Amino acid sequence: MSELHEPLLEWYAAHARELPWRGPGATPWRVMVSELMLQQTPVARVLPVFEAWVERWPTPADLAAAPVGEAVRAWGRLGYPRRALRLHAAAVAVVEHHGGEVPGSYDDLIALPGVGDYTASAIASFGFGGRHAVLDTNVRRVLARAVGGVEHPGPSVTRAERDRAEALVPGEDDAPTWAIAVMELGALVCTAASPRCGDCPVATQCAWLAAGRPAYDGPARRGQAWAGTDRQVRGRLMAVLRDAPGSVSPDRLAEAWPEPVQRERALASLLADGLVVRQEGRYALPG
DNA sequence: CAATCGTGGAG
DNA sequence: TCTCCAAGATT
Repeated sequence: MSELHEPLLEWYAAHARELPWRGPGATPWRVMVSELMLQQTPVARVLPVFEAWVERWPTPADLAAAPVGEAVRAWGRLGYPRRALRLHAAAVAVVEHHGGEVPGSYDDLIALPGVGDYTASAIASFGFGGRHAVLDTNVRRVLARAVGGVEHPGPSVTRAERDRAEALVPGEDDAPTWAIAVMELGALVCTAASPRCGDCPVATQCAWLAAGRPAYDGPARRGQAWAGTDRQVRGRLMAVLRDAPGSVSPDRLAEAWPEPVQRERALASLLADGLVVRQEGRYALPG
């Protein structure tokens, strides 16, 4: 136990947000749904979609029995709609291979569609009380600063970084709370752009603060282009399909993105992903 | 390892 | 207005 644990656990006890995938009602299924939705997506935007989702599909079997297109529609504007396909596929896998119960082991979890290292660790930890290093962008940033003394972690997780994170995981009883506490600190205090070091419970232990908060000096962090990209076009097309009760004509899609070459390329990729199906010359969400 | 994949709020 | 970026995964 480093000097970080006690103040951080204490801070979390006092400042944790009440979220519907935390607390006593946090079933593994709710944790799993929340984690998929939270990938690269802010909490505030997830909340309403999550509530509607678990209300409609209270168990993996409920979702698995629904048409995958309904999952895509219910995903709404959360972004990265392939996650809806993967969550649906994961529910099917849970029913087929795990008797309808979300598995609790890291190995079983990471084998599910849409579940990578972070999500498997998070579900095993928050849903089952397991002891895992949970390395999300928040945890990486907090440890980069507090322990590493730099403003931002590198572009990908290094071996040393993982070792450092694992060395900090406390005993079984505190491991899940430690993980969520570090994440929460990164989300609320040790934020990327303008950290509130004055409110930080581990400010006196922070190597980055002690060094005078030196500016990031690593490889350039690539921004995400957006305007005019295929992603934007895919988003436009998906919005049309989500909002339509049934299938739509090619003309409707053309209105969403008049330029034909890029539109067709985006549409082809959506078909390849299984986010869209073709029906008699028209297009729709999958059945 | 690097590219790809949405969305919209915040600064 | 425009850049940044938010509980990543997959190829």
